[in-house]
Parts: sequence; structure tokens; C-alpha cells
Amino acid sequence: MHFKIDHTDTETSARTGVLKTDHGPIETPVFMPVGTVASVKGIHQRDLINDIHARIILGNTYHLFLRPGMDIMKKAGGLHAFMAWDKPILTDSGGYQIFSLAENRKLNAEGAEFRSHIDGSKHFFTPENVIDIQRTLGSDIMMALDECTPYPSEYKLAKTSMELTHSWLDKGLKHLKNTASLYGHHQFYFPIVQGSTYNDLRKISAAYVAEKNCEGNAIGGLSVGEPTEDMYEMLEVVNGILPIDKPRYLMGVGTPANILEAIALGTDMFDCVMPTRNGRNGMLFTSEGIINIRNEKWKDDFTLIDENGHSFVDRTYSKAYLRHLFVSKEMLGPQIGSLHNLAFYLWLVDEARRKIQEGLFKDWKKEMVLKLSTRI
RNA sequence: GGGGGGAUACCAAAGUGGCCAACUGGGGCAGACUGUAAAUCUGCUGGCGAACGCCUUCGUAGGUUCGAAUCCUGCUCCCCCCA
Repeated sequence: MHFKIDHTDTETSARTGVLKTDHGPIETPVFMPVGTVASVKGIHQRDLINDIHARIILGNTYHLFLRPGMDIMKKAGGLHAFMAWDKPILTDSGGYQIFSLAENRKLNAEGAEFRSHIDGSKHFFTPENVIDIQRTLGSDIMMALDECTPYPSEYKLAKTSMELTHSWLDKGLKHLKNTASLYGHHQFYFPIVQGSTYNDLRKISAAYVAEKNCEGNAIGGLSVGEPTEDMYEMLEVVNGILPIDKPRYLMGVGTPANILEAIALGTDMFDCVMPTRNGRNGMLFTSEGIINIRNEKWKDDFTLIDENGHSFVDRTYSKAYLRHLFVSKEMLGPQIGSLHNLAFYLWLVDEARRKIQEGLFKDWKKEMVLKLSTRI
């Protein structure tokens, strides 16, 4: 068994655990910084490890396949070696690009035909070849190819889309058995639940996925524009069906409040571009609330970025200085913003883990959710 | 001393009788961002007002005209060339 739950909350469905990979253990709940093209934008690997203690990061099959390409990846000896990162990596399969690059692709039962957003070249992604690509990348957790159903979707379309994802899952699982890791470490394969915002579809999908008995399971197609309440409702339905003893990964979520609520509903793993993208654009999640560091009111505020923050940037630079960097369009500004936000996210999820273990999670979560949505 | 060109909002710059409170950039102010085609995108930026709108503006003082940033005259200032 690769996943071990070490604590279960009595008041909520939250739990803590450890997922063991050949690149090290992942304590859950966990937030995974997004490093789409073999880089968590603006952040050194050294800072991810030494400063903010990231345990696992993401890469992306579609993006890395197009550039630098699999020839380079083979020569490099896989993504870990290529990017000098020897901790766990999860690679998304390209399912999200089916959603976000919808104008550039066509779907059928076999897979997805993509037109490269870089040079217009055509590529065909299948449930099978995205496994091959992820074998070449050597990620610790490979994701199944899915269709991330857009919101809103009519019931019939959502059902068809879900069924496509299921059929791709079966093909992927069949192919998985005929492949092996190229670099001597074990690679998990996570299937993905779809079903849009329809209760019964989510139940069907969760049951379908659960039955495959994979080492972990993912929930996709959420945080794509639906009301937050709908997301929580779907999560509750799905987590009620997914095996309790396997990690549950909510893909692409979300705001700090979203993550805490999802933890309370029994979710273990999260990734989101929000800390890096928003941090790069001047929006900071701090222990006191959300701030837009570009705002004029910070121009002569020489207090630390976040005196309760957990990155060296929080204890080194003032708000006034960081605002100056943003206003002056200095690249250090977005770098500091990104690192700060990542540190906040990682702290938040670590703190949730501690509170669960201390039996204090529910009240703490309530307090935090309120604080986290405050703009200051 | 002679000749020529110019003065538009915070800056630069378009506009040369009505469609002009005035294009566009920059700057400024604010907002968005959820498995990253994003270090990106959007809105506002004379005053008052939520808005219809009203009021004051294109160096300055007059004038022509139903109507002037735009045409005419005086003045002030700036730039270029010749002496």
C-alpha cells in the first residue's frame, strides 16, 4: 500500500496521510505548485525545496511534448533529471488543454487531435500515447487522458463527455500494463472523475473510477466556472464514493478557501496556478487577507510583506519595496509575489494537516475561510 | 537684425469650422486571474454626478461666425536657419 492515512478528523471528512513515492513521501493534504513547462514560473528549484518545502510539483504532457519534445526528454533522462528536481512530479495528461485550447483540437473515440499553439503542427493524443509520453517524462504520478467538460454543459453533452473519458480510461489502463517505467522508479496512474455539475453523472463516474482500483483518484472538471457551492456539492458526492484509503486529488483547485473546504470534504491533493499567476500579477494572499500590492496605499508602507509569512521574501522585503518593483515592472516583483503566494499556500495546507491531527480543524477552518476572503 | 516653424489634458502627440471633453501612446488609478497559449488581460483617467446631464478647457487678449482647438489680429514664450 502506497498511501497510508494516519489521522481522520471526527467533525469533518478531513484526514491526513502519507503517499509514498520513489522520490520521497508526500504528506497529505498537499498543495502541488504548477510547473507546466518544467518550471514553476519565476521560482528556482532551490527555493521550492529549501525555502518553502514543496514536496511535489506538476508538469504538463501537452506542453512538454511540444517543447522541448520527447527526444530531448529521453536524452535528458527524464523530467526529473532535465529540470534538476529529484522530488516527486505529477504530470497532467493534456486533458486540461482539451478544455483550454478547445479551438485547436478535435475529439473522437480514439483521442484528441491538437494543432500546436506554438507552430500549428498537428498532433494526435490518445489515452495510450499520453502514457508513453509520461513514461518518457518519468513522472511519479501519471494522469489519465480525460476530457475536462466545460461549464455549463447540457446534461446530454456532459454525459457523452463523461463516457468518452471513461472509455479513454479503459484504453489507458489496458495500455498501462504493457508499458514500464524507463528510469527504475514506480509511476502511479490516476484516473479522473468527470460528470460536470450533475449529481447522478458524478456518482456514475466516481463509481466507474473507484472500481478500477488505481493507487489514487482524481476529480476533474471542477472550478471551470460553476458556482462554488456546486463544486462543493459535487465533491461531497464524489468523495462519498471514491475509496477512502486512496488519495483524492482535486484538479486545478483553487482559492485558499476552496482548498480548506475541499480538505474538510475529504480531499487530499491540490494544484492550482492561482498562487503563481496571481502572485505574478500583484495579488497576494497573506495571513491578514488578500492584498493588491500595486495599490497606491502600499507606497509608503514599510512593514514586511507578511510578518507571519513563511518565505524568506516575507521576512526580507517591505510592502513599499515590493509595490515599487511591480510599478517599475522589475522582474523581481513577480518573482517575490509568486514565492510569497506559494509559501502561503504550502503553509496553509501544512497548517490544515496539523490542525486535523490536533483535532482543531473545523473551528480553525471556519476562522481561516473568513479571514482569507477579506480584502485589505 | 532678417526669415521660418511651433504652443492641445500629468507627459508625448493627433485633430485644422459643427460628428470634440478632444484619436493614440506613456504615466496614474482600479479590477480580473482556479489540472498556465497569461510576468497577461480589462476598465477609468478635466470638474460635479449612480446616471440622463450640467459646468470649465486646446499659450494669452480680442475679433469673425448661428457655431472656433481649428479662421483673423495683437501680445507672451519656445525651437530652427541666416546675419
